[in-house]
Amino acid sequence: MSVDPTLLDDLEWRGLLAESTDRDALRAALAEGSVRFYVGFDPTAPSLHMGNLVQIVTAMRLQRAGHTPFALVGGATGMIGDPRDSGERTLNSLDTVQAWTARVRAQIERFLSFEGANAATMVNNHDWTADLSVIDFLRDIGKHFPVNRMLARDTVKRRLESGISYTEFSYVLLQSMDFLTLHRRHGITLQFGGSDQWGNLTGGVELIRRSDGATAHAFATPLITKADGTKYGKTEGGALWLDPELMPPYAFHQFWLNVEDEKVGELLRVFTFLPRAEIEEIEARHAENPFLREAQRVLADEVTSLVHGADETENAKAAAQALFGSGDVTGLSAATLEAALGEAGATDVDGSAGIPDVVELLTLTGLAKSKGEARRTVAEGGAYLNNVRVDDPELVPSKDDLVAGTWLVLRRGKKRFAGVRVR
RNA sequence: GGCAGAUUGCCCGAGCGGCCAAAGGGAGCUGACUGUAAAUCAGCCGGCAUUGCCUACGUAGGUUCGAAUCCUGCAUCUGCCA
Repeated sequence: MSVDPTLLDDLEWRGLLAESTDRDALRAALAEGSVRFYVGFDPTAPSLHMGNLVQIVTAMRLQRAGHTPFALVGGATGMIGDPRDSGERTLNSLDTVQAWTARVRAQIERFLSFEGANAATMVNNHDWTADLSVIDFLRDIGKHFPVNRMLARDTVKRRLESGISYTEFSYVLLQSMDFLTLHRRHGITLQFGGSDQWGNLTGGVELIRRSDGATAHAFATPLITKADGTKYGKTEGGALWLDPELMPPYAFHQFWLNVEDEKVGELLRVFTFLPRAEIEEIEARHAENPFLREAQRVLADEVTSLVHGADETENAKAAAQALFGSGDVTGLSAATLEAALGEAGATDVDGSAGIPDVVELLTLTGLAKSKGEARRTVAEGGAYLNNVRVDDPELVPSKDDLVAGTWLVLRRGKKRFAGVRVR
């Protein structure tokens, strides 16, 4: 299997190597032939999110360059939970973890190729931990982990104040054991993960060295944050989910379209497969005419296509065009509205007993969480019916307000739309 | 097992027995300005209802005309001791 010699340079240019073990050794290994690598995903939620997407896309890059991916789903580690700054996790039940494991696994499978000389393999660390005895674990694994070193790890250090259970403290041993196991079983010599995983990654590298005297590599991808350094994904739904049930493709597309100018270049490099020259051209044009938002458009289209497919991307774009396009929605056809509002979110209302008032409609569509909030929104001037501001919270739309005979287009604020289909 | 301290709204954090739906900050929402960008400025930010009512300050009780504020049991966390 021949490998792409430019891979590492490309990863570096894209800013994907936030940290790594011996860079030269890694470069040499990647040049030599198809490297078997692994990346793990813990089922801590019913879906993967933007943070995981960095790993997925990076795995795809490695595979496309000729290396051989092993995607690990943490059926075991998901039962434990890695330590994080926000504090001790609540343990999830076995049923929950198993259900999420299946979902996460299915999500990952869509992104990797399972054919050819460097076909991907799915593994689950539950397979080699379930029957492990505590004695073996402590003798074979635990013996290689000096507690003083474990205590020095950043996340642990920060947690020492607020408290950390032995369970989470031990997490690094499990992940390190995964690397060792995969190294022995499949000859895997490279693991990567998010930069918050750096301690876990090096833990495995070190375990392999201490235990088997072998060399393994690891690198960490950067944490993707907003321009001000805070986390992305504090929007309505919480995280930026990849599952269309948790975050519709339209909303997903909108997210990327609304990314800050300062970050769009970085995001293009991290999340798209566009070649360097093309990204640099887009960035140059964007710097020239930022208001055209070309970079955001390309980014949104590329990433949405990757995650949800070309059809969904077209739907999302068409919906946005209809709703944001001219500002006047009253001229739109029923078919267009059906499609656009279906993407943005549509609610059916029985109009036979009269159409509800604006406050009621805002609540029904979910644009406002409560009637109080809906009332407030109207008072603040943030409520719109068919893109016209509404001042009266008790306004009842008339039959004449129905666009194409059935639709009401509600909007809250600048960009949150919802449709009401009056039956 | 013992002793001491903590537990407040999405998060952090203040809170004298009445003036506490609870200071302040962050997050979030809306408006203005813009490019469905950022920054900035302003307002909002438990629920229901047209004065008012209900639910909330770990949990269960108690004292009191009245408790987030006092007392007791329980739970959890932190520290010290064994």
